[in-house]
Amino acid sequence: MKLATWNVNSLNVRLPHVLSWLQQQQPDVLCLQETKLEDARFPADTLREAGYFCAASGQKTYNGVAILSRCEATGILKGLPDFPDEQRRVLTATFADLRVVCVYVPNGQSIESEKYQYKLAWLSACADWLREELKRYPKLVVLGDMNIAPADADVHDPKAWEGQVLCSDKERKAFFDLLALGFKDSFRLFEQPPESFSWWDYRMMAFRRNMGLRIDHILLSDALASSCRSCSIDRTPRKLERPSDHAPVSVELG
DNA sequence: ATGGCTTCATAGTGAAGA
Repeated sequence: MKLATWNVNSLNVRLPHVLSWLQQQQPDVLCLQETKLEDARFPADTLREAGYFCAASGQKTYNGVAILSRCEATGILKGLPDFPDEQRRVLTATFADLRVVCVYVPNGQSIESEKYQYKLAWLSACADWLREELKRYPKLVVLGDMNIAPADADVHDPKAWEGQVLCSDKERKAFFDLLALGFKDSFRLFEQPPESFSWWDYRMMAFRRNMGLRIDHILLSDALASSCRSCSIDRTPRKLERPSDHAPVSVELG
């Protein structure tokens, strides 16, 4: 079974890339972030023709998450139950005994910003909910754009990024607090190429110079981690015309 | 160099991303 996550930075713009990637990679589940589409405008028919069911929770202009899947989802849940939020950042669905949580963690903007406080509060609420969800669903996977580079190895220039948003101690602690609930960072279960990143700024030719961060993650509950055979970042869509600034990340289970 | 691109909502620029 193959599960993947991709921040597409507008599904309107990126739909051709998504369709082509689905055809090439044939994932069983693909979680999307930053769809930037209201649900009424979600291209469900096109994706259904491509062989995928869709669950979506979106809004105009910002945020928006979706889960595409070969099998139809059950138990669809939008948002964090105890954290009322206009921003569409979480979508959860069940496939047999597998519970899938698609997240778009707030960016935070800068550590001085109110948005940084919102990010930390959001992460805390998310952890509280995941603690309970893990009791109900031992086979739990959390995939998405987490907007945190967990360690210096996930940063092209750790000195320049030290203490900055995406790399600050509080964000990294929040990430490891999630793992401490009983998850593994699937990417680090395996030997990986050095300088592996999942996001590169559009500016400064950052992709060509591999000036990136690894901020898109697949967290597997311990019950799933033991069956994980691989985790990889696919850089190829980042080379296309009008790419997303993020690359898809995939795991193979079972 | 506090910018550099890209997207979206707009109809000029501005916000936001990371």
